[in-house]
Amino acid sequence: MSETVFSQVPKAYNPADVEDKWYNYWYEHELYHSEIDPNKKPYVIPIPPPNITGMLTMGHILNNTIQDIFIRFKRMQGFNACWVPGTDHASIATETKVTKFLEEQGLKKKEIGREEFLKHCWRWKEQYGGIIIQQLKKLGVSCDWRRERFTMDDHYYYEVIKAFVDLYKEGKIYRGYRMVNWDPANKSAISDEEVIYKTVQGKLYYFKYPLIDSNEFIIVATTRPETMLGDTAVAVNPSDERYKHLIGKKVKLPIVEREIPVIADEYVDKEFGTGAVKVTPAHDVNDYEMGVRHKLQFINIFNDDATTNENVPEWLQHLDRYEVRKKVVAKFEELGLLHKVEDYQTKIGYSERGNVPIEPYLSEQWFMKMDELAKPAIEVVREGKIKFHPKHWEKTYFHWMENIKDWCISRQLWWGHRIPVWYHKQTNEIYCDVTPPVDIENWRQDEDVLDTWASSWLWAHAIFKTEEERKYYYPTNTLVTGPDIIFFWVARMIMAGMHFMKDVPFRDVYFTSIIRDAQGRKMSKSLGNSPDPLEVIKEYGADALRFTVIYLAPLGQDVLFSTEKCELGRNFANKIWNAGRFLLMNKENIKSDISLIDKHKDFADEWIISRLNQTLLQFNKAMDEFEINNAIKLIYSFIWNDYCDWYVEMIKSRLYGDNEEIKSAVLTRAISIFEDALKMLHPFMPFITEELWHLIQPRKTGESISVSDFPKTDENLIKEIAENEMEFVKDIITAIRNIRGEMNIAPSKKVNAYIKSDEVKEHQIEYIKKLAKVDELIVDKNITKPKASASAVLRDVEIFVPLEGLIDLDIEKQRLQKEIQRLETSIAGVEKKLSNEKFLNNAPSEIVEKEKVKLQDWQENLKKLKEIFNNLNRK
RNA sequence: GGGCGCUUAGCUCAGUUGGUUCAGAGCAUCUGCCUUACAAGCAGAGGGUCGGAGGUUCGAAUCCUUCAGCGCCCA
Repeated sequence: MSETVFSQVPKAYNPADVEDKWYNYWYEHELYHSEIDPNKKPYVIPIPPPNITGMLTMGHILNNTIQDIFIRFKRMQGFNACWVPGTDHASIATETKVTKFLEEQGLKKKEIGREEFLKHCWRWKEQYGGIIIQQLKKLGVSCDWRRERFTMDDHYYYEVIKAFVDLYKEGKIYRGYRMVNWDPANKSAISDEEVIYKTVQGKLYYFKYPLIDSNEFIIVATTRPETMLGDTAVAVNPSDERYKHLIGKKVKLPIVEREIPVIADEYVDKEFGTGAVKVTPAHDVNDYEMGVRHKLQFINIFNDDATTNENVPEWLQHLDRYEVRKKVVAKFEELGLLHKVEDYQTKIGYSERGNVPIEPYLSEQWFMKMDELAKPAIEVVREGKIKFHPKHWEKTYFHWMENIKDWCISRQLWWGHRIPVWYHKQTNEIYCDVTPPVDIENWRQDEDVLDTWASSWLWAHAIFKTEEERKYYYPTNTLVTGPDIIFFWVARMIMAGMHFMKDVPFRDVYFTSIIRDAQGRKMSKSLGNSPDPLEVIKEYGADALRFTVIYLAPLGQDVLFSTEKCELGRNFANKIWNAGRFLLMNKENIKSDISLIDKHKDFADEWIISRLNQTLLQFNKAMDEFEINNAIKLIYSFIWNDYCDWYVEMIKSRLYGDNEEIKSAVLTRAISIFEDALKMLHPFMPFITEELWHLIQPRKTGESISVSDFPKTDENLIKEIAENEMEFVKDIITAIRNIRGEMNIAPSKKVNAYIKSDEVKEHQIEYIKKLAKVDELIVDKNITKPKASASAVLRDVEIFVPLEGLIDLDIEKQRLQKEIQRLETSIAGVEKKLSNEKFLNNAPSEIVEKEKVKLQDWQENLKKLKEIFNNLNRK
């Protein structure tokens, strides 16, 4: 590509001009495709596959930005980086969407049948399923697009079925008639993890149940009156004196007129309600257990849509559960058996997808035995073979894993992996295999599909199709995901990895923050507080968005985001842009010559090189420890504070001087450091860094900063002497600037300055003059304070700025007074320390020594300041 | 009920093993500037006794105990 002309580079950075251009460039050159390469170490990230029904959210932005940062960084470090993208078929979500979609066209799922329905699902998937992937590309993600996977691709489908068959044959999958969480909206079972408990203001109903052969009643309290229709016992605590005499007696269940026993069970809480509870074994998990213990009758009173069935009195049949509730309560009142009703706060389980209260429901389902699978998965985290970031999530993980329950994996849906089980039509014999039985006409296949997580738990290895690939790429390296799916996905993936691959699925898990709005509320559609990331990208640029979310997202902390905060990223982008423009501008007149790079170095150069290497050192450390928020702050501060604020300003005098070789050396070095900074920043802001990298030097077609070598850290170039010298000069400049500011000296007006010191060296003077806007600078150890001048004291250096006619004595007094006071309190603190014998005896001697030196320095400073102050008074 | 996390400047948050002005950054505020890379900018300034109490220590934002408030997860 040809040399860029400075005048053609816009004054402000415009991301719209460059982002799509570079994305296409990367895509066309397939820069991020990975193949097995025995000479390179792989670094692999399996993307958490977004749901095909999904649209890009801020959560995706954060999550995928982090993955892109890791993968780009490792790629530049020379790893064979492989980020596998893909999508998830999302059984319930997709089926709901497609069903609705069809209904709008007057088509009913049941009527068109399974096969036809699945065709519609696929069609829908082809049309809309890739949207989120396209949206991700706007973010700049460097995925290996040739490896895009889908959880229902033929190959992946087979893996899921195979896993089922294997586990079935090992006896780890079984079928059982159990109580499950039933989602009446989707008419499907769901797993425990898909139930969300919400606190609701409800009522506690007290019912009188009459005892048989007695005038007595036993009063039971319940939050779900309608389930009394399925009651098969009343239970009390065996130690409850109030009810001891009733145990073993029978009550006649009102409305239903069924005779049911009064039983004693430890489970009953004496404090709850009256201490007596109704027992509905078919519709409550705890009652179910009691039912098993006491061999009670299980009476199911609901259909799969939570309407009543024929097991209730006729006048209450085929009604919605809440309708029945009203009628039951009314009837009790009519019968004089409603003791009382209280307000009661209770927690109700809702279906995550259907958003309706779940119904505990007895049905035939497939379960996976988890305890055996969990054991090795617990071990690998405990042994540190898998590390969580932040670490504290391990506790949550262990707690869940150690109390793990069997997993209900069947779903009464069509879209998904159909359970590979066939029942013999005559004998009911069960056949389970990856291929259907040969005499298929004699068998019928199980109607259900698998829980989506029972497919995505294989993701880390099933994304690789061949043994060779698995050998090379597995275990993957880093998983980046939200802590909300630690059980759903992370834990299960670890179990799957250990079971099927006999090795961990990944080495590190990075749990992202949760993005909230500026008020700290969760982002939600109903609140409308969730910005559309594509709009944000349009307005600020992908780089600015990426920068901003990372800058705002410390590990483990929620992010309070609002669109305007992207100004932070935009401003930074613009700052870098203009630093680049500055270099380009000078390149027009100055030859850059790489052979001169080590010539003509002064302390400013030593300093920036030292800062660069120090930053690289700390940056690498932060990245290794997954502290990307820290890493980005290091770059930000290096580029803005060190490079732009000081270094660029300092090289101007040499750049605008007349020694061509010096000019050339200085510019070459400035460019080289800038390029290293761009590389360091590239994983975070890929577009602008690519653009500038191409602007600053001509590059060949196909070259990209994203596949260039990451700068090597040279610790020998970290020089304390240079950094100290620079700090000294900066302090002098700042002191003079402070005087100028406080005395209201216009920036355009130059002043003179006197520095009483023999430490200021010749080569520092030019910088001080230039950056503090000093006309004449006199440095002399034996100087006396010129009259009508403002003063500053730092270390053993005194600075005077003569301001004849400009000085406001009152302001100057205030300035000095403030400084004197500050010093006096500091000195008092140190004196107190040093007069404490215990401190002198117990503290390490170097600490004591430091305090002593400190005290001496400060006292000297104070003395000087006071002299100046007193002289001011005399005048 | 059990567990986890948080509380530092007006706001959002850094602060690694206790020890150099360690009390910091960004935003916001105030003052002065269109200084030939950048007003999406530059220079300067103000602002917090680190949630409360107690303890350990020569020394605590940092370690311990306890209380309060907020948030999340599990039952």
